[in-house]
Amino acid sequence: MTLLATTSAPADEALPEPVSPEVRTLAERVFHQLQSAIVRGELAPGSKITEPGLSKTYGISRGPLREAMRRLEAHRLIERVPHVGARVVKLSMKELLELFDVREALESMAARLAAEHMSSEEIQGLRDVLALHESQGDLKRGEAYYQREGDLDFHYRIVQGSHNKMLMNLLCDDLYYLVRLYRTQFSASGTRPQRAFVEHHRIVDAIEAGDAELAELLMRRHVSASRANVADRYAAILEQQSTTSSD
Amino acid sequence: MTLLATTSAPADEALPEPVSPEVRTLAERVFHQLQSAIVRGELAPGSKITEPGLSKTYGISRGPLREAMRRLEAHRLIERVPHVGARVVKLSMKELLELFDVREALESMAARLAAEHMSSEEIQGLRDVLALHESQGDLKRGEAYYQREGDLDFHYRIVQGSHNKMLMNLLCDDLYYLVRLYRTQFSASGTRPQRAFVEHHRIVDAIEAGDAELAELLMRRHVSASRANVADRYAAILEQQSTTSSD
DNA sequence: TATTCCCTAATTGTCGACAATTTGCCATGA
DNA sequence: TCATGGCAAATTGTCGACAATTAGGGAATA
Repeated sequence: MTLLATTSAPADEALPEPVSPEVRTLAERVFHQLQSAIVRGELAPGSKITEPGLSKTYGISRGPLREAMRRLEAHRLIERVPHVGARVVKLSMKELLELFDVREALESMAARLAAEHMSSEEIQGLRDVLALHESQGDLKRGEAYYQREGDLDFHYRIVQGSHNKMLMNLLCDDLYYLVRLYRTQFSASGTRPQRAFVEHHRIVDAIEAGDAELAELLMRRHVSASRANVADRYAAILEQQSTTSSD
Repeated sequence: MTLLATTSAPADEALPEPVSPEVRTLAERVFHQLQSAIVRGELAPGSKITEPGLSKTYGISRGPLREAMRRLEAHRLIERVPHVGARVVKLSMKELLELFDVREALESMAARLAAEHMSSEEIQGLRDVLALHESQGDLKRGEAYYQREGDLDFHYRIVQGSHNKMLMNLLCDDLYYLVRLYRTQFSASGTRPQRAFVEHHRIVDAIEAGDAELAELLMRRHVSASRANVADRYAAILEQQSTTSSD
């Protein structure tokens, strides 16, 4: 049937080997498998991962496995200590807020560049993404399961619209995986869906109008508000814990 | 007394061996050596590097060497293609300008955070750096040899003053090496030294006053001006080449 | 009983050899 | 002469084994 269809969108498959990019080598395949396992929470944050263990699990020798682990380390998904071992990264709230600061800086720049360089086709694709979200959002308000990935889809496309490969690498290859890891780690549920919708629309409006300054400002506010939301919810959780527990 | 002297050291040649960070493993040592060699231009940009070749050069087997190369790839200092090989990265002008956009986003954020979080000791250290530059600048105006590293010293300290580890990793561990690579690759000489001096001072003033907004704005302008300067000089070079060459 | 030292087991670091893939060259044919 | 096919050398990918380092437990001693 479909032969060369560009199936670049890795929608939520069941499990069977997403194999999105080139997997021409064992190390690459295991890297993607481990990356997915960590982001999905199948490998618990903070848990120690040992080379012989993974080597048996995935049926490969330690050579390519170490290579995959090096890549995971570079993407900040695991942390290694020489002669000691590696463990899955465990984002603290401090680090999560740091991540939001970096996102705010990079994504506002991305929105600015997107307003300058995005083609009409790319903008149309952006509108399609928003429309899709809206239809799903009508079905299940508040429930942000699809919304989550959709939210990243939106940000993804804007970063790509910046036409800046270095930005794309930093955000899409590194930071967004950390964002997804955080969402599973803290089981972040409903994150102000309707307000985010409105903000997304206004950002696209600014991009379509070619108003780089406004797009940058709105994206900065958007990420900043998301950060504040996370910080507030975390403070609430701490408050609740301190009142219920006898500690 | 069995002295457990590690005889693994392979006949220390008369190499200076900076040994700045922890070099507890062969792979780490070779990584730093290669990193330095690339940034200094000893390995020509675009030149192909082969595993057996480097393996012989550094007297280690291919195992740790591949690990070092993976790290170099993660830091964007080399580019690898599966089953084909690796070559030293060669920054095009387009990529260099992309790098400046990322720097503008991240460093302006760093300046903002530095204005909020920097301690008085750190600010004093910053002033000392500027004073050192000024004294050197008096000796050799225009000659930007010291100034170059000094310039990075300045930016380094501000990033560290942000107290944001993710920012520090991105800028200090990745981007600044690319900046240094660019400076050797394009043999970037005098880059508006006196004006940069003034801008540096004003940035420190804003940080010391705790004016985050101003510090961010000034840093943004500072990087942006640097970017424009590079773009102009490049355009001039292109112009000169097109008039002198018969191509 | 608490502490210290040593020793063993497990894990990581390193090495050399073999298999798979790519690339350039060379012979063959139109 | 040029294109094409296959062959050979080199390089990368993978594997298993050995060496070095760490962490934890147990025995001996104060």
